[in-house]
Amino acid sequence: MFSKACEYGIRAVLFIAKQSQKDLRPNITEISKAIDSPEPFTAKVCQQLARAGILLSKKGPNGGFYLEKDSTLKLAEIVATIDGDNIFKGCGLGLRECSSEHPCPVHDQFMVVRNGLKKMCENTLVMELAANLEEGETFLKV
Amino acid sequence: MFSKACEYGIRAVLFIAKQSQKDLRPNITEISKAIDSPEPFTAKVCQQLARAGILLSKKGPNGGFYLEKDSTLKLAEIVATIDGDNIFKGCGLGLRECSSEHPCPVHDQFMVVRNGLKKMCENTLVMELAANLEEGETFLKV
DNA sequence: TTATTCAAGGACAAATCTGTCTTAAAAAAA
DNA sequence: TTTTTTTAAGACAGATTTGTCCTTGAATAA
Ligand code: FES
Ligand code: FES
Repeated sequence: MFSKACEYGIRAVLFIAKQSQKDLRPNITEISKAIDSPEPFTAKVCQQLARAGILLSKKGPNGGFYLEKDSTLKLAEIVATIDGDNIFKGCGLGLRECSSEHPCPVHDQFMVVRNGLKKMCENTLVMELAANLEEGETFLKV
Repeated sequence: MFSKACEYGIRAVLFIAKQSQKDLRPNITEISKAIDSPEPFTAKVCQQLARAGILLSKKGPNGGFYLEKDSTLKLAEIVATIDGDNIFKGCGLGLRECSSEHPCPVHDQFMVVRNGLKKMCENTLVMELAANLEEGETFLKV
């Protein structure tokens, strides 16, 4: 479904969001421990998200990655930045483009599923997911 | 969503199904022309499906790939053979396994989408999709 | 000012996915 | 039997994804 980079990216952002709510600014070592991911690869992904303006970063002692406490970041922005929007727009059978004028055999059924995924990513706030994480109701590793 | 191999695989099977309804047995050249895919790569995929018993094949002059006319093959079998069933069972954020006892932050929402995809693949008959194809209502290339 | 701590960036390596080529083997037709 | 047509199979090559390593430069603290 999502690429590894995207999976790590979402998990990293959720952890960073949780820490940001406590005014903490985790560094890459802390992040990759918390989400159980390869550290240098995770660093790449976080850098990419920071370049895209999705994460904020601060260098130097006590630096790290963080989010504004009142961020309205949604899952969809993370996914689109890392994996592009083919997953939200592309044809399920790989035709050059998905359109009801030139539909593939599964177009009607696939649109329903794909739009469900899209809506889910567009409606889900990172800060809300991070709150459940804080309650210990959900997990980022194992 | 699906791998390239799986996209080609589904399109190939749908074309083969359509031809089988007309008692034809297309060979690899005809198949890859009909679905606009790289011929040797498509051959690999069709061989894999034939080994798995999903497609039938016949060597020699006038040979090719085919399906029984009354086949009840469903999309899910093609997908599981080529891409495995992680897409139907795996965690959206890449945790080792998806379970409501140890859910990731998007578990509840993701389950809905993933089950939608699963149901779609399990309920869709290849022969029915091939019939629409025959009517010229849907397309396998461009 | 200097040393330390950190993100940023780029070069590299391994693994997987995608795609190609060649040869073998089966089956039918000549 | 011989030739032709076809799938089957495996070795190979390129591209992409995943993962590692090392250097640079920014920011802070001492
Ligand atoms: S054309 Fe294939 S999903 Fe729309
Ligand atoms: S645990 Fe992640 S989707 Fe179920």
